[in-house]
Amino acid sequence: MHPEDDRYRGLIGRMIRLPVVDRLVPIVADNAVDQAFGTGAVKLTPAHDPLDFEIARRHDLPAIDVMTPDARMSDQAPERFQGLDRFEARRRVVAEFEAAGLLDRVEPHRHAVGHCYRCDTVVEPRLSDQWFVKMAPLAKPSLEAYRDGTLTFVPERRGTEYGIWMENIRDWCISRQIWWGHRIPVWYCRNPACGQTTVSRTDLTRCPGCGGPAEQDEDVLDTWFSSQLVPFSSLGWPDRTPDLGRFYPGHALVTAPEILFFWVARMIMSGLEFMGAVPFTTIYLHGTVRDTQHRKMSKSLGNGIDPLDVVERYGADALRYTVIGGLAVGTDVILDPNDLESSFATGRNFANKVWNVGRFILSNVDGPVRPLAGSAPDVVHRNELSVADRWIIARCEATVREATDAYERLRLNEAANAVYRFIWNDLADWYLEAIKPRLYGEQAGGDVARAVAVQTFDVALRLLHPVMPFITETLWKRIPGRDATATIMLAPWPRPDVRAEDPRALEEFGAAQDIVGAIRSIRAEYNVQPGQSIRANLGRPGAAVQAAVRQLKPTMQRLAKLSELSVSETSSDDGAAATAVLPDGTSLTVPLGDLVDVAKECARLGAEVARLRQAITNQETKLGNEQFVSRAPAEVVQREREKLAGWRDQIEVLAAKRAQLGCVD
RNA sequence: GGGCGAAUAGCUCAGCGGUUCAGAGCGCCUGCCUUACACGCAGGAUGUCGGGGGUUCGAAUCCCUCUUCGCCCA
Repeated sequence: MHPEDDRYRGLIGRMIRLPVVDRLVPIVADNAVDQAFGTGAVKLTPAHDPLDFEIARRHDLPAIDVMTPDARMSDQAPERFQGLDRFEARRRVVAEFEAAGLLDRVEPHRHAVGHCYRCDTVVEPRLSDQWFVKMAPLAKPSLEAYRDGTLTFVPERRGTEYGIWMENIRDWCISRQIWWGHRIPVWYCRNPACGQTTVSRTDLTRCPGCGGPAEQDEDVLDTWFSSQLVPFSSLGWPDRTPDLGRFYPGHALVTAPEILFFWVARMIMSGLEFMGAVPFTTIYLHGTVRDTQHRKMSKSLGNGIDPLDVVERYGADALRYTVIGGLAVGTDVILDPNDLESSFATGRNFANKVWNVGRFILSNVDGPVRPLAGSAPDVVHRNELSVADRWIIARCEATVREATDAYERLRLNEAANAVYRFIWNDLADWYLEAIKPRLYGEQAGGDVARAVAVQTFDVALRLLHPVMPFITETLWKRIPGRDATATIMLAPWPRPDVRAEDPRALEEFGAAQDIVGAIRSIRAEYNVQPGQSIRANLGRPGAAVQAAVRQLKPTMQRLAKLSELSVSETSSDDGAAATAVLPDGTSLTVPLGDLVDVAKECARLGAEVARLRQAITNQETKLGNEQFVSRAPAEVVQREREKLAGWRDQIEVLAAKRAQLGCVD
């Protein structure tokens, strides 16, 4: 009974006679009883239920095993039941209750008794002798290794789980009632007068105590018991082999989070116990590939994706990029088994892109390119580099830092995405487009462009190689001048080089990108035919814009399809023109003659003005707040002030243009 | 029952100790077969960052709570 159940308070401590068995049973009070369930009174079968067993131990009750190993009634059951199958015995108990007038009613009830996962046979809980490993002494140093920072978990929260588990460590039952595995190395003397239990490294037939017959425990060891030894048993332990000395301890363990306790924690405990050192210091617990319902993929559910099928259709690199790029630390990857096409589109498209970038670059070089660094006589000098060259080199440098840092922190998705952005958005979209005239011999400096393109691509391939090994290796081998036996697998990892940093090139090329983008946007807005050239004027250009015009004018004209790109000191011209304003306040006007619909242009600029006005109002409120100005860091306040000034410049340009067009509203 | 976590564009998700973070891929819309790529190029639309409360000059981002969902263990 529950100790606070008023209905039964008076009965606690008394005895009750158990029908059918005719045995006297004590009535005890225990918090584990659920008062709300049924009558609130529950019979205990300590030998046949784990919870009952716990309660029985608290109240010092005997545990009576009424079954035999083959689930028949044992000699602990009343004689007329002995030898009966469990199901038949239950039927007879019910019948006897009924006959005696003791049966009130029968109700269906769902419970959680284990079933064999192969044959679905009900597995009866039954008391038996099992062996346990005392865990507290093993857990102590293992917990310490986490607390003192020896162990690092990725993601961090797994460390928290590890710590909690170690703190609440429970003894480990290592006996398994299955037919395969390592037998428990324990022998029992069959001589009743002796009965000695012997643990031995070598097999016994005789009891060392009395010389009587000895039999080994029927059970086998939990598989994790031997698995926990893998970090050193695989290297020859218990012998002190050269491999063991060389490779233990390791560095990082990469595995699935669901075996953090089963396996990882136990490898750490056994490593500290037997080797005196943790087997690894970093534990990377990766995500799981799941279906759109977040279910783990499995054969029985039929929701699996066969990786070989994906490899067949899109290639191994596409598969790898998709999974790695989508696996942020601590998250799972959701893929739709019914739509491989869109699930793997990202990786497939990128693999195709990398291949084509490589094809394009390689088809435009006919021999080894000039080195960008070193002491060779044909080394490219810094003053030979264009702004575009310096820009892509600086972007490449930034990508080396970003990707390397991400790899080191095991942020594999960030590393993969950084290289993706570099290859696609910087190299392919801008740099290769910018240098085409030089590659085609229409402009000077083709050899330098080739040198820069090949060498930044080479770096990108090496950064990408861990994620997409096949395409990167194939392309890398084809770079002219490569030794026949060279492999990217042995190529040095790209190292950051501060000399490649170039904030000015980033700013100036960035200005050119802004200009081209603004013009393309206007072209699309006014449905200017792709083949038609137009003019554009930059008014009151900022310093970076001026530099861009000076050095990148032909590039901008080509990428934006401009017949002319002029600069004027005023912010707008008189003709009917579409207008945009660059982030630095430079005005951009595109005279489109009849194409310009004044009403449409007014609306377009009006929307932009409204957006800026809202931003300016918010910013003025923020900067008008004395708390903000006085409490926020000075540089933050300064930055916010500059932002406001920039927006005011922009809105001024647009407002002036609207006035000139005679916009009303 | 115990523990951990997630809710951000139509979908799948980034945003890793607060002030250019409202982003990416896929999908969608418009125009392009521009001799590396149509698995492409250019442009574009879409979110009161699950609800409520709190801390703060300021929160998708920190705290509390509710709802829903998931994972591991028992």
